[in-house]
Amino acid sequence: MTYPQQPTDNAFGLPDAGPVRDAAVVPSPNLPQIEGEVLDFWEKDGTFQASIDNREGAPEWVFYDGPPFANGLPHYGHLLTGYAKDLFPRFQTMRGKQVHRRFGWDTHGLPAELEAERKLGITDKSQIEEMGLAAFNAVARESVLEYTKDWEKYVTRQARWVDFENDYKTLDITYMESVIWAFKELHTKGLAYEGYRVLPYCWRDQTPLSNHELRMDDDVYKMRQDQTVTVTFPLVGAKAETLGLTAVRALAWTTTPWTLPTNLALAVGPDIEYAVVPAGPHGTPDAEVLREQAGAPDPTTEVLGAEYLLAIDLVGSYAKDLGYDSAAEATAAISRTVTGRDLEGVSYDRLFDYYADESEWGTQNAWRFVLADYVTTSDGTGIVHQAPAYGEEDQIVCRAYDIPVILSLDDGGKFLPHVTEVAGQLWSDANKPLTQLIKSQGRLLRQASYEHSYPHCWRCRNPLIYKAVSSWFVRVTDFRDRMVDLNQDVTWVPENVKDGQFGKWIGNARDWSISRNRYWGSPIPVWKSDNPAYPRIDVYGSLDELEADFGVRPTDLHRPYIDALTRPNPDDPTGQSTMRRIEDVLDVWFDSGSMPFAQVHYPFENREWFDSHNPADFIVEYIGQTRGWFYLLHVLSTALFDRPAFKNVISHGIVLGNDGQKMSKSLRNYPNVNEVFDRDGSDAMRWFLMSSPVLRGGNLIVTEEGIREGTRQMLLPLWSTWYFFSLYANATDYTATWRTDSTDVLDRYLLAKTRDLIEDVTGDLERLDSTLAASRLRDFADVLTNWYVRRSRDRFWAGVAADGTGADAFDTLYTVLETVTRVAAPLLPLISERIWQGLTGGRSVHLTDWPDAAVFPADPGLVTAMDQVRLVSSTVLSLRKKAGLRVRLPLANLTVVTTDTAALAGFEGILRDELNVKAVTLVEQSADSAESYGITSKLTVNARAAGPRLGKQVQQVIKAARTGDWSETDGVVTAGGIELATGEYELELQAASTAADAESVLNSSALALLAGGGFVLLETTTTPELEAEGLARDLIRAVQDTRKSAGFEVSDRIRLDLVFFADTDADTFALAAGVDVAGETLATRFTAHSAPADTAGTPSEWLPGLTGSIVEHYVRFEANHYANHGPVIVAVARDKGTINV
RNA sequence: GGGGAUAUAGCUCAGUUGGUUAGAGCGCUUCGCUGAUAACGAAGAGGUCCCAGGUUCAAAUCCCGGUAUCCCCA
Repeated sequence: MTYPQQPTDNAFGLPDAGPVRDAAVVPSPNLPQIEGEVLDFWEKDGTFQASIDNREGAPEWVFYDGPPFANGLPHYGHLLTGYAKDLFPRFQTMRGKQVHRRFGWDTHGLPAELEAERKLGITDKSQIEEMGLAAFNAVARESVLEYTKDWEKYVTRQARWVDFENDYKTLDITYMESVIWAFKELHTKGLAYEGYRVLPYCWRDQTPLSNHELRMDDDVYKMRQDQTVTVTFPLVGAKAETLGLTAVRALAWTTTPWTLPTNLALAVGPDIEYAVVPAGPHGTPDAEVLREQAGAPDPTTEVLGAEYLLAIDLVGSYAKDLGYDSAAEATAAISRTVTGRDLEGVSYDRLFDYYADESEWGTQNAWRFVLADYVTTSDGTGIVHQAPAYGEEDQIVCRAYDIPVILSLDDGGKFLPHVTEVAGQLWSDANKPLTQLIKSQGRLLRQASYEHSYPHCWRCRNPLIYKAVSSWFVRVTDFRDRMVDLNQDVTWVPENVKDGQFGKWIGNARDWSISRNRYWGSPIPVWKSDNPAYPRIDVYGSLDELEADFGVRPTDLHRPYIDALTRPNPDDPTGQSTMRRIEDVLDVWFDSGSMPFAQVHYPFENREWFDSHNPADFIVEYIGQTRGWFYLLHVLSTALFDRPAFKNVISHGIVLGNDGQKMSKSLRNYPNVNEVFDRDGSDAMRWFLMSSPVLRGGNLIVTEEGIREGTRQMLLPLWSTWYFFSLYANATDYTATWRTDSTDVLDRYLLAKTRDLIEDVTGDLERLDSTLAASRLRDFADVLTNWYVRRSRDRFWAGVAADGTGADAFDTLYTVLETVTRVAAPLLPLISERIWQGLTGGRSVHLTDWPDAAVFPADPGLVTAMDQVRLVSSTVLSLRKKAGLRVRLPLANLTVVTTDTAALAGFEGILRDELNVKAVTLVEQSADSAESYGITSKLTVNARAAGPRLGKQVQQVIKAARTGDWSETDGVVTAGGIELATGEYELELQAASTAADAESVLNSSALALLAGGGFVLLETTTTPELEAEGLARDLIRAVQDTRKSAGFEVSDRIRLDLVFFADTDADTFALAAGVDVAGETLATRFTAHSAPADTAGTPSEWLPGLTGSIVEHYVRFEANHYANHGPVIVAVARDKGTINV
């Protein structure tokens, strides 16, 4: 036995490969079991490490691992990314690059804290503070590493090569030191600042909530009824004067009257049109109050004098309040309009004077109109009241106009003393008195109630407010344009993400709020004086700096240890104040974005390494990371190093359950990962995921059927070919040679196809397109098994003679299989490893170089011709079907009429054999050859060419062409009365449309057109001799089936007896003397009998008597099972004497 | 509430600068072939190209409006 080959040398110091590689190749492999054996081999052999050591000194291909968060088990999304993280590095390694792969663990953040809370059975931040941060963080630390072993198991099982030993964790002190270095660097560059951020806030629990917490429960959002007010703001100042809008009252609507004391601006949409409307005949509520106050000397003037400003679209809905009977009247009364853009900067009369002192409050830019794109006219007045402390949009818009954030509430949601009228009142209780106050000042136009969905605290069920909290920011807006520039140097897969999802996102980037009021994370390294009278801020970027100032070198940068570092404020001569760290920790994305340098403790160590390993050549994550990891990598890399963090990136789509919905544990709408591994194997799953469009950004529905599909269309055909090769190579005891110079047409065809495959797949994988690479492999496997192997069976059956005759087929198939397993190695690392090892006896396919296409012959002519042969074959098979002529029935002649018969000249033999015809005639197609066979022409209008010239008439021409209303005279085609120019039409052949037509012309032949031009004629008349041969072939089939059902080996020699029950069958069979039934079926003795007159009893009783020897197995084929008219019995027995010689 | 994406056969998806008869794989039905195969080949059935409007000689494709689903941010 020559295959599978055993390891040929022990130069690698290989451990004993064990019995696994000794075993014969089996026809039906247990793929998961083989995978397990290969994984064991890799582990013992140290193949992964060898694949890296092998490339020492070679150019590197830098890969960054996006760190997963490991306090849960991996799911399909992780597996998908993991396969991509393995596939391309494997490919590049074979291409000659060195690819290091460090595993990373993301360990900080809210999920870890929530898990710790769950473990501790607590739900509240106050409980954490009670138990102490040290204890709490210890639980969090434990929870994030709880599943690392499971992760390693899964990652190993999926055949992902990655270095777990030399991993990195974001909780390592080295990692965290790099992180605080990055923060300090940003601060030094003026890119980190302290500001406000508006967050959902629970005034009872006195804590901001994360967005995540707003989705904690379904009943977080509840319907709630609130008072809404529409307030007037009279315009004042020079700009109002210029626009002629002095004293016009702008209307603003709000659902939160309690925020009106902190109104600091009014926002209008730049492109919204605003109308000035005078008060109507019925008067207005605000004017009423003013009139009463003034003692109403002349009511008419007051009423008619007032004018109001609001979006023109909303005038109608305020008609009543403005003193009109109807919307139409109010609209008709519009005196003039102005666009939002013109209003920018116009001042107005503020409602309250609490913050009038500019020097104290910084309100010199307040109480003006500002522009905001988010303003709509779908409700309200189109003029939006701005309280920057209590609305996120408000805060962002006002910051752009340098309007300060001013808080009017304390941490408990109660009004501060300076808001005198409602001081000490809870925000919600202040709505009423404030509304009364506004009304009494003549500034209230409308009051209404409003029902809306409103968020509530998931813990205490009280309504939340949005409130500005102090936060640190990265000034992303400062270097946003640079980020856009640098993104141009990045290659995105799929392409459109670059300027689409990602490009737009960074183009509109806002400043990044990086502080979190939490516990388990990297600390913000900012120390502040605790006495505002002696302000001082220190920022630290290293352990050395901390040690220098605080006298101790921290061994853990986590809270609470880092918070324990305090020192007297050097700027305080009294010595009373203390420098204390601000309590916040960094957004966990700051950790993730720091990964390129923090994983190597840059800049404290590995400075040179980092400079040569950044940006990365390749990263991959799911598309959502355009706002996550991809984004923060890009932000930090741009800000810190002014270069992108990665050169090539795949942003793949998401995986969905079998119902098209998100994968859900409770719905069980996706296959169990371990079951798939155990039943189908990792390569099948890898193939399914990597061949799907998901890496091009599409979504993917994961189904068991889909995974098995890959097994069927790629893994099994590949294995079967390997089995086929080993079977026959062993049978003829031949060890194949790697060579590409066979002259046999099928060999050359396959070799040329292999060359194309290598070229194509190389390009695909270089472009990170595994979808296309997989489809090329799939197509190749089809050619390999369903054409090459099938057509070459006889050559393999013949074996290799002592003089080397017959070696071409074996050498070629060996060479191609060896090459294809290398091409498939990144996509099917386990199974291709086993096949390659069995073929070569080598150590590992993953230690080989990527195949070189140039070694294989290029022969486009041959490939085209063979593809034409395959086309002729399938066309003729369909003709046979139509004519009811089974393939085993030989036919006399096939005529192929094409324009290039020379190209097909070498393939008559293949066509004769494949199509079971006695002769193949090649006829060069001429001008009238079609006509002579009754083939007509069909006119097809090329609308693209004719359309522009003919315009409307082209439709008429198309119609005429379809109905046959056209003619050709002297080469000029006229359709529907219109002459067509060359190129505006095509004439194609068309078979006679009815069977009657066909018969009258063709008599005894069937005709079919070939897709690319030309046609074939199959002679359909049979002769008794042909019928006889057909029957003989049927009987060979019957014998083979009998052998199979008897359980004989392929090579067993047999004694064969046929028993005919019908004389006609016996007579017909006798006519087919030329068919070697015995030879085809390996029968050493063969006799045909007529059934005895007495066939009572079972055949097993009378058969031995008839055949004169033991019958091991027989099968009775009923009449018409094949072309037999009466029953036929096939009786077989192994001829042991012969086989043992 | 905002931003983005998707919608084509029972399922998963292609569909080029618009070109008139919209394809593939899987699944289904029928027939054929097969001593490597858990396969393969041929044929057939299967379509409101999400809906509605517009541009055009011509729309699955371009434009506008809706609907549904998904993603991200609130």
